[in-house]
Amino acid sequence: MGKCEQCIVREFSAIKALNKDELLKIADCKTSYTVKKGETVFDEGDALNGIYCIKDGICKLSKLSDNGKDQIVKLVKKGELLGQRSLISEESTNLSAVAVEDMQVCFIPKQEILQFFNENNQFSLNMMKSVCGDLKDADDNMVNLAQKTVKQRLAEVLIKLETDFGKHEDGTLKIQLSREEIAGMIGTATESCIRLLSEFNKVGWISLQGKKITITNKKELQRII
Amino acid sequence: MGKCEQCIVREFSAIKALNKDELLKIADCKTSYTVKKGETVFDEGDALNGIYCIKDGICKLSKLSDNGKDQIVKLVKKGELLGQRSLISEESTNLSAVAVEDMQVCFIPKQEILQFFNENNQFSLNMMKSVCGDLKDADDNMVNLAQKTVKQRLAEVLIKLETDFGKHEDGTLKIQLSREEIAGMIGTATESCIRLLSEFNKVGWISLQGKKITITNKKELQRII
DNA sequence: AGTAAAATATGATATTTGTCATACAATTTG
DNA sequence: CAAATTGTATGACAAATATCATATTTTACT
Repeated sequence: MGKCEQCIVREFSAIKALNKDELLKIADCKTSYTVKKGETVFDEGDALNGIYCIKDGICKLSKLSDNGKDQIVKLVKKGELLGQRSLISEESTNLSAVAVEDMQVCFIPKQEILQFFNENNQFSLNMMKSVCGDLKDADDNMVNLAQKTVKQRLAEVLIKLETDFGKHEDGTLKIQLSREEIAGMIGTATESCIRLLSEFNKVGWISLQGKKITITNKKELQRII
Repeated sequence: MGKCEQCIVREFSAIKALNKDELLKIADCKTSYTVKKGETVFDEGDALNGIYCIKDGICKLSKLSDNGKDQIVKLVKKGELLGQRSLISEESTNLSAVAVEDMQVCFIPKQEILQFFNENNQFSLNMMKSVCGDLKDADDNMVNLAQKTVKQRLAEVLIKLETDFGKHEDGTLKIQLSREEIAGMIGTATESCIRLLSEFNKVGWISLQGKKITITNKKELQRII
């Protein structure tokens, strides 16, 4: 079993507030495993018995709408936690978590986390900050979805993907999403998303090679936002 | 100066976790005042030095979009707190708060709240739960904005206004919003909102008397959601 | 009360976006 | 490797929604 003390992502979440003893406690009760791309960590409506710490990989938090489309609420990456909201609210999850890339996750049982809430104020405060950050993002997203055009939202998402997940040496975005997933992020039909990507490609703002996307004119993308 | 111990809304927020002594401390440092309908509690970008407890009235949390329209993110009512996110994140506010009805609010300075975070775990936990509730609502809202039609969103908002704020004996909704504000909640143009309200009125799902709205066929409204 | 200003209402029209159909490319599977 | 499935692309069209124009009504103000 891996030692949490030496885990690289230890510093990236509320967990950074835990001391050596507390980390040892987690190491002792956690279960680590792998989630392959496309596999589900948890489903909308599942009752979770703990939270997940993402050691590696990326997953999407999404919600199935009545019209059968999956709206992506957030992309969660290495170092972040999954399932806090559900644990804190003592409710089933309202979102499902599906791997967008192969992931390594550690599951930490509920009772441990709750104990830290009681014993470690900084941990609680960190967790609060993280949820508050999510809330701010969600509010911003709401305004974008309500007030901006699909084109603007696509431009914004492309830039966000570059800043959040980086690009390879050849300039292509590191994160690879299907057209359907991109559509799910900006809240539009897959065809509309494809059409706009083609358009951006034609006017030279991005370049497309299969799933690989390169932003070639960030300024123009930013201008239309 | 009013005693927090005897305040009716004491039980409605994270504050319910505070004991007598803690309530006395708040009572001692808080400032109470009135905010008239249409007046601003705080503006987007303001740095807050504490949080507001709403003793009476309702306010809207909104964000101004680039296109000049105000998107309403949440309606906050009696008993709830304002400004927690900003305080916890140690950031300026990302939303402005404007009274939709005359309000009575109490301002509680930052340092008091931070002290409670350190000394009263239940208070922290309650606050976390409240923020998590907001996050869940925001996520749900995002999906609605992204995947539902304006008509569906209007029907949903009308029902939500009835359940959240109640109706008078004559059946009219207690909360009165302008058409522009309703449009701001569902994320559409004011004219579109007015048009759909007229339509709902014509088919007998609601009835309109000026600003007063009565839901006359809840079932049909629920059916189209 | 009378006037100005703001909010509500409605029509005409333009724009955006979704849907359906179909083609082609890429990937998976046996 | 071939067949089948899935993802991407594009056109044609329909539907939803925004915008602009203009009444009409309500509210605010001196």
